[in-house]
Amino acid sequence: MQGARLYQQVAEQLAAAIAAGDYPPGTRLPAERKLAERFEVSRPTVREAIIALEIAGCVEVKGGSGVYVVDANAGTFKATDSDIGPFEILQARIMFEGEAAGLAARQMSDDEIAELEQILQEMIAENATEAKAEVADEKFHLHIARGTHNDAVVSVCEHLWQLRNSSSISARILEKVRQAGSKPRIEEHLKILNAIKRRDAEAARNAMRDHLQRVVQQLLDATEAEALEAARREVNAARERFALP
Amino acid sequence: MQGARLYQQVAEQLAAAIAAGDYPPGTRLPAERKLAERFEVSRPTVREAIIALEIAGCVEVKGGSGVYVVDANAGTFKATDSDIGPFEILQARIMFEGEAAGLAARQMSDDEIAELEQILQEMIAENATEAKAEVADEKFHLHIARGTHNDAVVSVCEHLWQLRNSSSISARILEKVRQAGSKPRIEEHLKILNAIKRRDAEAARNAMRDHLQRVVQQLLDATEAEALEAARREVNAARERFALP
DNA sequence: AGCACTATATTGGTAAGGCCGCAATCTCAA
DNA sequence: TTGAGATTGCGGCCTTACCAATATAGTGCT
Repeated sequence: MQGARLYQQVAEQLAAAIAAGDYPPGTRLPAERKLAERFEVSRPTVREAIIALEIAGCVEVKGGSGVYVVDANAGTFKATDSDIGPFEILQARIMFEGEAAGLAARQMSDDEIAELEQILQEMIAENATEAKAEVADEKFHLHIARGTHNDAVVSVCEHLWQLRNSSSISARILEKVRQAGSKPRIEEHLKILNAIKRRDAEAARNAMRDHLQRVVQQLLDATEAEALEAARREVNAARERFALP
Repeated sequence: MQGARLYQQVAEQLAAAIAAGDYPPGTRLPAERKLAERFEVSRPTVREAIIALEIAGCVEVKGGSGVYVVDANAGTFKATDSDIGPFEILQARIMFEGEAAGLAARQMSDDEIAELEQILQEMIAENATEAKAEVADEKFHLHIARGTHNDAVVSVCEHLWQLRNSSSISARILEKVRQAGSKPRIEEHLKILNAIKRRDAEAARNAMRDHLQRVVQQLLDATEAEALEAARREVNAARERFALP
């Protein structure tokens, strides 16, 4: 908290006050000037803090009227937005995308299923080229999410992929996996597609969970290999350093 | 774009310029005075725009040095984020929070379970007062999410509640429900708590799904009460579509 | 009672200036 | 020649003060 920017401190205190119930959702919180006086900062600083809370989805400002509380619990700043590990993200994906696949199996139209098949073809083509791309993989999974015909499900899945793509830890480990020459498993995706084609919700759910579970396993193997490699380098460095002349 | 706050317009243009490659990652972008001159706005406005980009994870400010580009693609504002209907959000919550409850039943510590019980007490107290508050309800559900000890799950659940609270459609319908005098069901939450206490993952999952399914039912009843004929058809369609498998 | 108008409160935006940290450069001595 | 320390300019940070736009409430007139 010390050394942080002033508007962040104000935003944090304000969010704490909101979460504590001082300003329940729907109510209007004090005017900028009052807040400035209360926190002993200038008005622009209060404005900045309010903008931060607005972006966090905690409050909503209505011009000329006031700033209103929207979500009492949305103020928790994830200042270091995402440093969520890949295993946590994958566990969440197993939980959620599994259910989404089950729902999509019942809701997708024939056209959408055809598009999904097309994306799978793209993935095969992508695998043929030695590129490291996996954009088709993301397209495949998000297309299934859209196949639920539920915007909230789509939003959540997009959120999960954003977590994955913006996580520095994930980026490092995923890079290792790519270097290991691993590619998206076509057969596993095909199983999912076929289950959806049969409109078999339970099979689609299980196929998705099984697929992601295997990705977890793949990541475990890769990290283990990485740990071994790091240990080997360390030993070699020590051996060189402490070698007898 | 028109009518939006000024700092948002500036942030959007700036993000577009960054995404276009004018300022590659790692480089320092012009001083805020220069930017103020270039966008023909005042310096505080530029500061606000930079704060917005900073929260979005697009840039990083280093005190006394300058503001540096971090992620070229993080500037996409989700300004049009929400207008997702409450039924869609609830369906997603059934799918995801059910799984989360099951995982939490296995992962929560005894202390966390005690805190959850405390929150339930808050909910009872809240119900006693004639207030329309339901902040304890949100606290209860998010505490279960945290009980999974998985930050990705927490992030997703927070995202869902944010969708709910920021959706104008939801706000309208939820207000109707509140006017109908309905309060969070204590018994249903108690069932969830007891299942978690017993470490019974399957029971916790089912209790959560059952609870949310009843909320759907409650919403259906509330909307049906004042629905026009056209709305009635839509509700019936929704009831069929959102039925439990 | 209903309606139009005004008064006030509140946010939106601007201008100018002092302060402090950082970093490059410049100077001076070894 | 080279290294270390002082200087200076740049840039962000925060403040005070001011004016504009707007929504809400109150008020008076019809």
